[in-house]
Amino acid sequence: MSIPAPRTRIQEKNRTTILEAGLDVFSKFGFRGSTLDQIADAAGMSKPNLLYYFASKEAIHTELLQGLLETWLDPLRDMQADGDPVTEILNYVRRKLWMARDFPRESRLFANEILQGAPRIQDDLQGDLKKLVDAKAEVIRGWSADGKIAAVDPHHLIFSIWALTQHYADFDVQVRAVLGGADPFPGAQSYLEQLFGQLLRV
Amino acid sequence: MSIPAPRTRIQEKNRTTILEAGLDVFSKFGFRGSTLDQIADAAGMSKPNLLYYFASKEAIHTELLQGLLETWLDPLRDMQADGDPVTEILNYVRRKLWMARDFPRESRLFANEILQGAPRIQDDLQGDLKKLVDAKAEVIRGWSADGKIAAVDPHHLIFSIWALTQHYADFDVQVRAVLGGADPFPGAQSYLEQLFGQLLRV
DNA sequence: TCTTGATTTGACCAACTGGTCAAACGAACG
DNA sequence: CGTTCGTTTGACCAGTTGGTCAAATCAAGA
Repeated sequence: MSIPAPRTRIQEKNRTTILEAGLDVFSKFGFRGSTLDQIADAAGMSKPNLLYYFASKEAIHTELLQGLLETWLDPLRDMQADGDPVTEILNYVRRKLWMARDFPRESRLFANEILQGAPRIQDDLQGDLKKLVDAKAEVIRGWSADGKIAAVDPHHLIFSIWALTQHYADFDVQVRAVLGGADPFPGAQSYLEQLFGQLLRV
Repeated sequence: MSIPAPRTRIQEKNRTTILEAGLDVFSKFGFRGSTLDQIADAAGMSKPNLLYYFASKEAIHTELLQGLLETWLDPLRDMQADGDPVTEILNYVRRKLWMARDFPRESRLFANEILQGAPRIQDDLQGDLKKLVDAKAEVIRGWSADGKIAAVDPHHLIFSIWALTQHYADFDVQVRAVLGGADPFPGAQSYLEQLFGQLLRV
């Protein structure tokens, strides 16, 4: 509706290149810490050329965040009420952990935005996100009521899954510093399966 | 050793005022997102006056981080090998959660620094922090070996405590958006006690 | 009161940053 | 070959920002 899809193939390609470069830079330095020159450099083109494809620095950032919000919640959306409860929840944990491992820049971009008070996505949080979480919390509450998992606060369960998985992306340098550089993800996965397995069992 | 304590009482007071203002601004906007003018405003003094007490913007930031690092880990230091294991760990969780509730700015300042790759405190992470965590991990491993708590990966246990407690400070806007503005901390505390209680019981 | 040293600030500067613009370039098509 | 239209960029600009400096103010002791 608002964005008439870019026409030519070269436009498509350059917009993608810019968004990729923007993700790289924004996730590393935050919005205010990033400069158009940095992004232009990373994208291998001149600053005015950036602004030929995007109206402003903010436009790049906004498009990244919106695109991210859309896909970031897919694993939660896929949690099915009619699946096996423990399996559904543990699968959600696993998929979120893999996203932290495979898309740490996206996680950090998001973390940066929330840390600064979510100035650009607060509406999405209070709207779509809240609706989705409330719906899934109801599903979890149902599982508890049916005695299929332990009685837990569904909202805090979801928060804890977010916190524990994103931590490995957002605090990567700290985790690796403490572990002496070792890959934290294998250990994280079995720890999280143990943690949530114990929590949920009736 | 390195810092000859400020002499006069007025210096003491002004440095404190500036650090307080710096914490306020840095925790909200990050290092690059904050300006000396903002900090001077918040401190109620002129910009050159700031720089009479601190050599640079970076000096304020560094002093905040160093002071923070010192006290931030006190709850972990206080975990005693000869206490009751579950009590010791649950007390650590509680104290960390209270810190997230009572000192969210400090938590966000730290999160900002780590997110950007910890450019100013990487040495501390790989040095003192790693040493402390390794020592406490050994204590926890001992508890597990003695059958006093379940067998868990001690490092990931500590990471999970950090992640779950700091999440309520760092992602405050998101948590409150999803909860519709309600205070998350009471619910968080009982959820976390349940979570770690289940995990640790033998 | 006068002197001295600490404190405070208005004015200023150089570097940086987001963004503009006119001109140049390139490819497809007649 | 020449026109046209999409693409690219060097040069530039105004606002911001970290930091400087000399001058002004203040407080306390002689």
